[in-house]
Amino acid sequence: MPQTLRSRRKTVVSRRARGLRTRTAILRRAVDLASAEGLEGLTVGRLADDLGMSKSGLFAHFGSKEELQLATVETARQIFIDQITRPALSAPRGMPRLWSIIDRWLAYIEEGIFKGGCFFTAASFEFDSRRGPVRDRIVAIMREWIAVLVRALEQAQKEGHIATNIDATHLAFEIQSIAIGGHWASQLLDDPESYSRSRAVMLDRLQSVATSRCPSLPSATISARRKPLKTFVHPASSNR
Amino acid sequence: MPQTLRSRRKTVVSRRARGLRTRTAILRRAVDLASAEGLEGLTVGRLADDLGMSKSGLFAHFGSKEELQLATVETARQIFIDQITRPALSAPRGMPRLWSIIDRWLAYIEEGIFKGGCFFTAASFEFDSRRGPVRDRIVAIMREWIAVLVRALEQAQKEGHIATNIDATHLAFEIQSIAIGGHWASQLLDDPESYSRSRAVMLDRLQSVATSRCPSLPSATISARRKPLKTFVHPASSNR
DNA sequence: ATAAAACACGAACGTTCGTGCTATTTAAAT
DNA sequence: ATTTAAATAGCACGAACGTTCGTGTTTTAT
Repeated sequence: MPQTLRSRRKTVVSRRARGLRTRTAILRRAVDLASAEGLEGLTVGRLADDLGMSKSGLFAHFGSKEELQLATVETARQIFIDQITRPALSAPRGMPRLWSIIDRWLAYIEEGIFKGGCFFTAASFEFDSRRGPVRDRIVAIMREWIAVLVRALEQAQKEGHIATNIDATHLAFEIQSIAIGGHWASQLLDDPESYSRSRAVMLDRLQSVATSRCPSLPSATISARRKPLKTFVHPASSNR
Repeated sequence: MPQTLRSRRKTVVSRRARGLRTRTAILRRAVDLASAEGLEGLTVGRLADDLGMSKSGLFAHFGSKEELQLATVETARQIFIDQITRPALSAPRGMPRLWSIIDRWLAYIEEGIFKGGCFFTAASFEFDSRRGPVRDRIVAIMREWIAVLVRALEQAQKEGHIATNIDATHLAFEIQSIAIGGHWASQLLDDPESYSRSRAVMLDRLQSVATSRCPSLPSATISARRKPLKTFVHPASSNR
């Protein structure tokens, strides 16, 4: 097999510090670019120019475009977990945690952690009619995400916050749909009310299934305007 | 005799028949291909091969790729109108017509008129972060579509089928979101229950806002696989 | 200090893309 | 049957893509 670069990279056990640093920088920028222009629109040359390095130099870090895409997806997943899933675990089980997940998620899209809206929504539709490892990975991550929603809903039912006659899978599907719809209205129609409407619709929906024992949810009107997540700042993105 | 039917036809069909016929054939195939592989993934060479003609021969019909894309979008819109919007007008105003629109739309995706699911859902996400005439046209068509939903909802409120305290825009947004979510679950996750769940969720949602004067909606469980519109019972006598 | 390993670069390759130019076929009008 | 314009094909182009390769430069280990 003439794939010298790829095989060499794979067998490498420990990466040196510098390479890892640039690799991280590349991927951070790659996620940002890919969320706006897609994983395919993200070209090696464009990304290299953007980072002020050569195509081949950048390319050597991954060995193939597919590997670059896979690494980008993995990076996006990690950011998603760091920003949303894990911090939400600090909220008490049941409706509070569920709302924490949803709220952080909406904030994450709203405040534009990535330029092009939700990375995985964009990636989902870009790869929904393709084949190969990249699609497979995206599918797995999305299944994982839906499972997170379903689990949070079922916990809320166990805690007695949500009526038990509600189908958790259906409701998770609704929540996911409304979020995607928010992305759609915001990115395509340039609707500024898009996300506050998503928030309002979700709140309304959750309130309609909440029991009397459920801790109170925030009011839909107040929560339209929120503070940004301070944590993640990408350096070279002031153009639009 | 000034303008007989025959002479008028002669002037109207001054463009030769053959060219128009191949153009139509090209566009029909283009819509199909684009729904699966995107408007950008649809390449001139691929399309030409698919139709057994030369790249340049096909290309001459449009003059540029952008014109081909615009014509493809227009063709898809016409199909959408012919299959969904116009036939739904034969249903009586209010909830019956609203459900007719939704039902035909679900059937249209479900039965696979286009290989890649809903053409406009795919196109929306493909062009949501681009610029130019193609994006503009897609945006306009989607606004048009949302307006159709809102109008149907407002008519249903005027007819007394839907409670008047419901925000029609919010509900239209919900409906659109659930449809997109159905596309997402079906195309990405290969979920076979996707569309029947979309149908069930929409029915559930509509039933929750329906008044007592609303004609009965079909049952959600039965309607997984169904004949269009037959299950809809509207009491012609009980109204007014 | 020096060899080895890791990292980055520039040039080039083979493809594929949209597109323009010119010749040839085709079918309607005379 | 001949003319004529539309319809299609053939061919070539420049740009952009992913990718490879040889070589130079930095960093680490000995």
